[in-house]
Amino acid sequence: MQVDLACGHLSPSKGIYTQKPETLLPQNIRHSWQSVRRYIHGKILDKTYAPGDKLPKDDDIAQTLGCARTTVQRAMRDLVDSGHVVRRRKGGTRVRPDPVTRATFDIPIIRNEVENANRSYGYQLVNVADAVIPNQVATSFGLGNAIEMRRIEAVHLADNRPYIFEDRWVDTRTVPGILDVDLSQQSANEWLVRHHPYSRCEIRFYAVKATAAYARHLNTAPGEALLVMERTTWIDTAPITSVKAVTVPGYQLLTCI
Amino acid sequence: MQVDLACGHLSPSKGIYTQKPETLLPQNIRHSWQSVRRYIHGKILDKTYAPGDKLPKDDDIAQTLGCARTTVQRAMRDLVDSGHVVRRRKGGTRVRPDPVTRATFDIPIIRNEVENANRSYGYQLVNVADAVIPNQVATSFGLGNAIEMRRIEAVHLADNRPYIFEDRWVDTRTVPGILDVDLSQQSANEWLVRHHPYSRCEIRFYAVKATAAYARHLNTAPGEALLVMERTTWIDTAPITSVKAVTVPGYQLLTCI
DNA sequence: AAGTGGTCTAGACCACTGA
DNA sequence: CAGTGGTCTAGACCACTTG
Repeated sequence: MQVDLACGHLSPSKGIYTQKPETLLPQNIRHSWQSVRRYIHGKILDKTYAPGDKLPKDDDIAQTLGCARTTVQRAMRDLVDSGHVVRRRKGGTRVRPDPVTRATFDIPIIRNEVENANRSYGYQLVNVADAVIPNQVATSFGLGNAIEMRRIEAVHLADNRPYIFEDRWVDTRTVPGILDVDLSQQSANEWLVRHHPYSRCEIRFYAVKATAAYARHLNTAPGEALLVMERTTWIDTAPITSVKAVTVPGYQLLTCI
Repeated sequence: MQVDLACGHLSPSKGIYTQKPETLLPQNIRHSWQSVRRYIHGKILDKTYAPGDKLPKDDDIAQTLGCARTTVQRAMRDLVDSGHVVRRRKGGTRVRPDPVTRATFDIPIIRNEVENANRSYGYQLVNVADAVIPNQVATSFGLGNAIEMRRIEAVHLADNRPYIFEDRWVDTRTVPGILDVDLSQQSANEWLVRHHPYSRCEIRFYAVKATAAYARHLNTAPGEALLVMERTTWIDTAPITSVKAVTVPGYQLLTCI
């Protein structure tokens, strides 16, 4: 038998413990980790446990509810992933002092994104050059001094119209192989993904006004507001690449479900 | 004893199975789920399993590696969370046909964000009114017809300067209590969080050119490029609120680690 | 040093879902 | 209906980290 634990605000209308009391004895119930999660989440929402408060240890919760500690663990892991609680060995479980809304985004491969929208995909190399990285890129990599890297500019097209302009810097010290790749035939991204998977990736979103160059590459007007997705990757601590994906006006990024 | 499984591209320099062969017999090894994850991830990266391919079933992998199925499950769950594989009962595990980069963002409570940056937080109500929702908001809610909701406009301040302009619509059918709240004393967000937790939340990011109104509220120039974070929430299928957080120029959103 | 969370195992049963 | 993933249990041991 499986029953739903109290679920706080999330389903106030649902009856809790509608079965006869006896059947509710911990020993007789088989709790799902989701119900345990809802139970604890409910207590956080109704401020039984306020931000910063310590929750009982897993063992106690398990005993109280009459389930295995593993099940409480599973629920807790989910609450950690959602950003609701923080756990530390010996330190116990606490409600996150600064609650956040945690959102997950899938950043697709542009080719797939375009083709999934039933549009034809195109790729056009704009420029390749070796140059000293600008300060902004050095900052993204966390490098103190500006060194030379290979810069690759390209445009991704959807139905033959500009869709995303890509301004990429590749660290040729980490990725010397890029020097031998014919980037007019193969996008730098596809080559990198196949040959140099990263171990760390940092992403940032922001808005910029279209410069003259952006406007030209994206076939839009200077001054338009453009969403930029900047991605910087490393293998261990060695920089691989930092790329700004400058999107066409109106581009939106949605949470995945 | 615990050894690290092959890890593909991710750590090509690390020796694999450096111990004597005997000690590597599955039966004698205690694999961590992380090592199993790396092992499988490696096989995905090196195209042993290409996008769309089916992986062996958990039982087989467990037997091959000599660990419990639970451990393989744990690794697989992580690969699902990372967007690398897709799993279905009876259907098995497959490499995601359209690989994505999955990123997680923490969207903090603005007050906390400001105070954590050691700046003083302020909040100022701009306007409250009842009006028919514009098409864009109806679309966000997925509503066919435009109905009347309560609109709340406010500015969040950091060090007494505008930081985020908030344009919010609240469905008074779902949340009638909002009508009795003194919003000059309490931000709509804080009241809603406390009294009406959502069961579904959709977030989208995009860039807009500062309108005259935005420029006025944010104390910036019209035409500036602004990052907008739009959040729409429901309880079950009933709309709660849709809010545009229009940020000050230069605002960036970073992945959490 | 002790307390708490993290993980692993072995086994059982359940719940989807594809053939 | 049968195959595969999802979850639960009970127990053991490990690994942090705080007092």
